Amino acid sequence: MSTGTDEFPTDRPAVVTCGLPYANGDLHIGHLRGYIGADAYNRALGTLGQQSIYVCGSDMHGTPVAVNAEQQGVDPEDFALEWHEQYEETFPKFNVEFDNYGHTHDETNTELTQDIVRTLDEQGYVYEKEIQVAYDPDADQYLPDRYVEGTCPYCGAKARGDECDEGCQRHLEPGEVEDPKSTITGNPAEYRERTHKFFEVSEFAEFLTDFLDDLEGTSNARNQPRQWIEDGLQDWCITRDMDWGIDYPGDEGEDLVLYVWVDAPIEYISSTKQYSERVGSDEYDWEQVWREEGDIVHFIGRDIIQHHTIFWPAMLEGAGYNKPRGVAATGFITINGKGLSTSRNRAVWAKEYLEEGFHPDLLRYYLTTTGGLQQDVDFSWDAFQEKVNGELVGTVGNFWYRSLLFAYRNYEGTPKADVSEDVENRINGAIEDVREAVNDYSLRGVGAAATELAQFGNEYIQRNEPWKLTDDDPEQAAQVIRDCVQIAKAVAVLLEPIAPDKAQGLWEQLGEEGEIADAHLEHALEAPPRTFEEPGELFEKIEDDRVAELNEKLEERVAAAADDEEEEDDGDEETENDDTDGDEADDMADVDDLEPLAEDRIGFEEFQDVDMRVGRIETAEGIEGADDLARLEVDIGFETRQVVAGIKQLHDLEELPGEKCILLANMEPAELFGVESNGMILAAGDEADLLTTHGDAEVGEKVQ
RNA sequence: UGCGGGAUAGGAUAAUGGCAGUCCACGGGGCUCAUAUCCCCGAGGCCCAGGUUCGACUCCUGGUCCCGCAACCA
Repeated sequence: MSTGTDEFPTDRPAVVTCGLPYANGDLHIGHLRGYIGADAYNRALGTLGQQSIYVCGSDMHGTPVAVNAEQQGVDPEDFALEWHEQYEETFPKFNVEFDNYGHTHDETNTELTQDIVRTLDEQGYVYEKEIQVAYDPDADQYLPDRYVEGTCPYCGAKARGDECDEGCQRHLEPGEVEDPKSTITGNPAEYRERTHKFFEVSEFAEFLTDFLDDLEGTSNARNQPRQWIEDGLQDWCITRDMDWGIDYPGDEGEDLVLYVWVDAPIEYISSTKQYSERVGSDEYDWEQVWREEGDIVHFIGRDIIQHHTIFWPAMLEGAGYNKPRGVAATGFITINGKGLSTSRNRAVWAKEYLEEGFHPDLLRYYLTTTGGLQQDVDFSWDAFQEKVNGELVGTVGNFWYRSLLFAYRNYEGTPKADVSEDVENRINGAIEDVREAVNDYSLRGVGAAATELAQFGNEYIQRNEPWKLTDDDPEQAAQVIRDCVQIAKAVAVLLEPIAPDKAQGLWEQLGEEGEIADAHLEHALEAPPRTFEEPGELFEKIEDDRVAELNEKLEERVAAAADDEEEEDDGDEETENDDTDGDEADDMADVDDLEPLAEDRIGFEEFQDVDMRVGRIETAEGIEGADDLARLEVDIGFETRQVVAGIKQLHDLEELPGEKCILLANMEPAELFGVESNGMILAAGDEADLLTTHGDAEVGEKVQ
């Protein structure tokens, strides 16, 4: 067993990973938090003397990539590779240094994935099941999961393909739902028999319970899965009817590819293997880490806890691999208190941050030391400025600069003296703090150890006032400055995981050889070189007007995007927390704020495709549990349609029955909160002003 | 609504039943080698209601609100 309970550093090799970036869009600071956090953690392990590497790779498969590639008319592989390359270029710019960065579609991962699946199969953990898969003859494709809806066979309620979410809450196996309809075309779907593969997760309940008892990391990752186990684990369908993905090993699988969540985590192993093959297994042996004994630590977003604490360890156990020692699930990033929204462009993009000319270490410091790992962290340029100016410029930078400058001016470097015992003890205390923080998975603790030591340095130099001693008591002055130079060096060593480039800067100012990244915590107590050059200022203040400018830019952009959106229907799986609750109060209805007129003209025939009818609202009632949704029944002459509209809070529902309205009748049906919506009520503006007719148009007449 | 996490000063964060502490920001004063650091003083807080207890931020019950996941502004 690899997951010892002994503390870091251990004598085993370690591997740190972060959640795979999904090759489907630009990176923003929400993503960066995870990559930077894991990078800092890996570096911190290194300073403890732990042998540790940091690996990752791009997640290339899955439906969203396939769909988006198709929309752009390109090959999914090319599509994903383009993003992959962009990520590879971006990470070093934030001092995120992977020892290996691969992708899930490369040969290593393809082979290893098939190998692991084959093993699971051989071990008897995979079984085949003939399932009825819904098939849309018009769209000529199979309809997995939520691409189908129908009636629950148990309770008769409306149900999605995978769950009776409205009625009895039962998990539905593919093929169970009755009267299936395609959510793509709205047409009745037919069932076709398909053989799919299932992984027996249910066999691992006991193992997983024990696994969780030993698991380290954040509390959310350790506790949340227990409930899922108690509720009963479902076997996991690990194949999909798609072309894009890794083929199921062997002949039988023909058209089936593995579900993206099977091959994605295996990239952790593949990437380790690639590193191992590059440096040689004498230096780092991937098989030792993953199969014999090693310390595996995953940094992930909290949205994918289930994959890393249930499916993943079950797969590893089943295939005879080592399990993770720690899973650190980070919270999300909000911006000015509101959720990130990529569709609303409420985000600070990685590229944008760099274009503003800020040093990456400033963001690293902000993201790792603001709030605990599992907490959601708010980003604002104001808070960014406060942290940079207060802690990095005021405390750390100022102490570094004043100490080294004083030393340079009076001693041309490090004064000849031994470090005093008090200072040595204080530095040792800080080293111990780092060790504890790493074992607590607290990056904030790592950062705090460094800044608190710098703060001690400021107090120390202030208390001893060497500037008053140079004439009266030169020996004592030299002693104090000797201590301060040592503290400065120690701060650099301690800060390196968080701010590697800035720490390297101080390292060089001290005239140290080599890379501070290779230094261990013990080096914090070793004497710096006797002489060094005049120091420079390593941190720069961020001025108020700069922050005002940044805030303005962000606000403008969010406002502009708020109007542009709606255009795109970005499928279902837009990951991250694309919360769109932005309906607050941007009520200035300037012409500038209006959505620009569409440039593309459509022909009459296309217009004819839109079937809008005059309708009369028969009933209107709020949908329980939904903030804004109302269920309406609308008479459109031929029939009465049930539609769901987001108007609950904007209209007095009791007054709606009897009102005429315009209904888009051939809207694709959808299910919202378990209620089928079969049409779309037209409304304008933020207040959902309902469109209607004012003359004698009859119910059921077509709008044209 | 189900599940999980949470609520401590303007913001962030400690305190496992014993005087609610720390950092930033704020007001006043002092020092000053330095990118205004450090020191002193001040103002300001336990979500609400019950209960257990000599004593509750802490334990129990109920409620409110926030954040995720499952399902949303068709």
